[in-house]
Amino acid sequence: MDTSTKAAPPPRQARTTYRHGDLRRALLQAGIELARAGGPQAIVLREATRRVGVVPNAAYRHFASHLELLQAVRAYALSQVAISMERELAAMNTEQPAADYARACLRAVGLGYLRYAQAEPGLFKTAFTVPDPIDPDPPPDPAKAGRSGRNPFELLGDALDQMAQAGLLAPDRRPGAEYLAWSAVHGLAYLVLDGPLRAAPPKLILGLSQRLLEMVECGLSAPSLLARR
Amino acid sequence: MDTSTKAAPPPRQARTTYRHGDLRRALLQAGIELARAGGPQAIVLREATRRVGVVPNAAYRHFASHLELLQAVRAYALSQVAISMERELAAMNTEQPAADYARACLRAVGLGYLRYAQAEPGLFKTAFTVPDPIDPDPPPDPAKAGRSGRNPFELLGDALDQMAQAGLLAPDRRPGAEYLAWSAVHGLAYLVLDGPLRAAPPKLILGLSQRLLEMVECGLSAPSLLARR
DNA sequence: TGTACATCAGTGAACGCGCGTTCACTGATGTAC
DNA sequence: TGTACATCAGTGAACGCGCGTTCACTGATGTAC
Repeated sequence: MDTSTKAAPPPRQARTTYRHGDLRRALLQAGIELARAGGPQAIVLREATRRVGVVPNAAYRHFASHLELLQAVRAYALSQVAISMERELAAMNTEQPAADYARACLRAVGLGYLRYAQAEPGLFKTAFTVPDPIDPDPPPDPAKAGRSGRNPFELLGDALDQMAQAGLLAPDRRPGAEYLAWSAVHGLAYLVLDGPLRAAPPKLILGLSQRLLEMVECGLSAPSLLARR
Repeated sequence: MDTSTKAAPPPRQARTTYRHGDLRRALLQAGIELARAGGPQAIVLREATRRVGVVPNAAYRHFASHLELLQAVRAYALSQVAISMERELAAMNTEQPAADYARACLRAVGLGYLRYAQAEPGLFKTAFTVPDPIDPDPPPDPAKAGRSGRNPFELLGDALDQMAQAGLLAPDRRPGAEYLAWSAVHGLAYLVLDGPLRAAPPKLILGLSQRLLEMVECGLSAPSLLARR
């Protein structure tokens, strides 16, 4: 058909048009697939161009550097975490006393986080792994928001606000409580993804998730119940 | 002086003897320094040999592969975590009621973990980062023990056993409780080392550590206090 | 409606880098006689 | 006490790898006249 067709030694995808048309989106999608399969380390610029069927340097029309591609994938992954949280929130029973509702919100948020970690380990790691501890401090976190327009951190904050309003969290304990709750769920995600629970059966993991969320809920609410001082 | 002296273009350390004498230990030490400064990624076999003043392949007399060196450094880092925990345990007041003592043990163990994470972030990450999620499953964890002969996980288990004996932890809640407590402290270590608390002042971090340990303690002890069901 | 032209998305080739690892070697050390 | 020899720790040179990134280019597209 086309006399200008050259046999491409690298397995580059065939393309009929000279221009790609939507290369940025395609590269981002390829980056997402790479991250999904292998975490942030697997986001390799050359591999993304290979999958899209384009020469490596073509990527530089759309991303200034490898880091910029990585951050774009990361923003996507973060938004997916938020969406997973929202999914749990949406499935909640809204017909219950305020206190129960607030506690259920906190658990839903945590469960959404943990479920996403299990469902998409590669993307989860990409969302929460900073590539170089030194370099990307200047562009810290766009922290993309999900469907509701809130990012994971904000969704957690909302749940804690409700806990405080329902009287389940002393007002002076509210500031910083995000980090306590976040620590717990993130730590369990680590144990499951890269730690000693890597090979644990999903049943066990779900049970531990429930107990962990219970611990957080009680531990935040009853700070001085047992501390007889 | 020595006519056989060649100008070495790489900045290899001078050495008077032909044999090194203690190369394995020296390479391990160099690997530890690399990890200390830059985490597991920084453990580069060639760089370790460079620092020791030896040709790259000389390392293969003492380590079968790069991975083996990494695992040796990892074992060292794990033992240091255990030692940090033991240091907190040793500093405890032993003259107190059993229940208070048990709770203090749990906090000491957690604090030792968090203190080490802050004091030696590179080694801490090396201890708890598995290089490749697939490959090193067969040789899981030698999990080196510290001064007392117990590794971090065992020290945590001991503390939880004391909690159970003191009646602060229902016996049916004891199994798996390690993972709940570990999740919390590991998550906070992540937030501090690689997460949004990277730039937080040490004062704030210490405060959050205290509150987190309190949350764990209460959350483990009072599982059903607030769950009115 | 047709033509000239500027734009800029994608091409082709190449770079320097440092890594882990392999091979055949050499020569200091320590042991057996 | 002196000598021959085996061992094996460290040498020297090289490998293939794939990466991110740069350069000067080319040719399809869409716009201005």
